[in-house]
Amino acid sequence: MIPSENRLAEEYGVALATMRMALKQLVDEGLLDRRRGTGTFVKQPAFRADLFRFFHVHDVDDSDIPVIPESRILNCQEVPLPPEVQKAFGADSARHCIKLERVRLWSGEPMLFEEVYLRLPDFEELLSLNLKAVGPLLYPVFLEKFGILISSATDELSFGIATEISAKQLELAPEAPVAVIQRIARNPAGRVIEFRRVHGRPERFRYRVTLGDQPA
Amino acid sequence: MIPSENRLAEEYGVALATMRMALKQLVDEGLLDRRRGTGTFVKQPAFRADLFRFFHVHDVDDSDIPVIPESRILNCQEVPLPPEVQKAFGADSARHCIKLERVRLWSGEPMLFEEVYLRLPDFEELLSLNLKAVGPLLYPVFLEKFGILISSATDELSFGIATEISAKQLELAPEAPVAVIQRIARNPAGRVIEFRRVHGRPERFRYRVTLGDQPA
DNA sequence: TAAGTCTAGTTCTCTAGAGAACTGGTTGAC
DNA sequence: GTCAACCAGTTCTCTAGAGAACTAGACTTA
Repeated sequence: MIPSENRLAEEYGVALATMRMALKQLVDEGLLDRRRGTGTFVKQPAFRADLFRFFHVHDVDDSDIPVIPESRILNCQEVPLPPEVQKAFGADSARHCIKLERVRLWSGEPMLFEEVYLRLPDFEELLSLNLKAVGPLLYPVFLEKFGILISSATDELSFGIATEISAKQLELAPEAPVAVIQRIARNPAGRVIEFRRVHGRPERFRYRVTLGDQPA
Repeated sequence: MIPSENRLAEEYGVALATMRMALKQLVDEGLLDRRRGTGTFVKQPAFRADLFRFFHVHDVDDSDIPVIPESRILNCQEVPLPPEVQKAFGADSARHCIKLERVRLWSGEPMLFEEVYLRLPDFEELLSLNLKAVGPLLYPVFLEKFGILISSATDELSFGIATEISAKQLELAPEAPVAVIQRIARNPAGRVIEFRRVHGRPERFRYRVTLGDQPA
C-alpha cells in the first residue's frame, strides 16, 4: 500500500487533482490498484499465463478447460550462442547462454520437445537450481526466482522434420514431419529474454490464439 | 469533427473538466481523436489488418515486409448452415449462410484454400456483388460495403489431410497432409461474424503472431 | 507572389476544492 | 458475546477556472 493521494500530493507539492491524474495513469498501465475506501496498492505484475501457453489441449469432451501438460526437464547447461539465438538476442548479448531441453507430455505421451535458450548472466543461477522442483510453467519461475517478467512473445509456426533428438524424444521415426514453433519472448521493455524452438507431434497438435480486442 | 469541449460542456450542462474526462475516456477507447489546436474528431475504426493476416510470408531476403498473397475467388453462394458453423454462430443464427471459396496464391503458386462462412441476412448483398472487384483482404470489404468491423478473432491451428477440393486447388495429392486453420471472427460486441476453415500447403507454411503487450 | 505576423479557436496541464461513496475498525447497547 | 451504529480515512465524481501550447487561417508587408 502506498500513501493516500492527499499525502502524496502534499509531499510532492502538487495539487490533489494532479496527483489523481498521475495515479489514474499508473492504474491504466496496470501498475497500481486503487480501492475506494481502502487505499492504493502496487499491483504485482501478474502476467496472463493463458496468453503464453500454446498447445491448448482440450479434453475429449471438448470442454474449454485447458490442460497443462506434464513437464520433464532433460538438460540444462551453458552452451555457446547459436547464430539464430544471437540474432534474436541482439548485439549486446554475451557469447554464451543457457540451453534447457525438456519434453512435455500429455496423458503420459510425449507431445512437445522444447529447446529453450536463456540469456547469461541473467539466468546464471538456473544452473545450480534444483530442476526437479521446477513446475510445468517456466515464466512464473522467471518472475519468482529472477524477478524477470515476460510480457510479450512472438510465435512463428511452421512445418518441418524432426531432428535426431526430437525424433527420439517424441518417439517418432527419424525425419518424421513435426510442427515447429519458434518463440521470441520479451520483458516489458522489449528486451528479448528467451528464444525457444519447439517440435511437436503433428497428429494431435493444436495451437489456439485470440487476436485483437477480447470481447467482454 | 465534433464541437469543442467548451460548446459540448455548455450544451450538456456539465462542467468543462467533466466533459474533458468524458472525452478522454472515448479517446482511450479509440473512438475519438483529439488534436491540440485543431479539434476533436471521430476516429474511424481502422482495424489492424496486420493483426488478422496469418500467413506472413516474408521475402526470401528475410526482410520484414509481409507480402499479401494474390486472391482468387472461386465461388460464392448460399448454403445450408453446416453444424460446426451453427455452433460458432450460436442459437440466433439463420438456417442458411453464405459460403465463399477462394484460393490465395503467392508468386503464382497456390498456398491457401479458404472456405469462408458468413451470416445471413447480414451479407445478403455479397451474392450480387462483383467478386472480381474484391481485393485480397476481406475485412476491409466488410467494413466498407457492410459497415461491419472485425475486431477480434480466434485462430486454431492444427494438422490434417486435404479434402478432395482442397487437394485439387492446392495441387496436392489426394489426402496429402495440410496445415489447417480454423478462425472465428467477431465484431466489437463479441458477435461471431465469420467462420473460416483454411487448408495450407505445409512446406512453406508460416503463421506468425505476437502475444501480450506490444513493446513500444 | 511569397513570406512572415497576428489572432481566434482549440486542446492540454495544472490548481483548488466540495460532497458523495465506500471501507475497516472502534465503540456502545443489549 | 453479538450486533448495530458511528467515525476517520480513503477514493470517486464533479465543479470552476487560469494559463500554456498549439493550429489553421486571415492579414500584412516586401
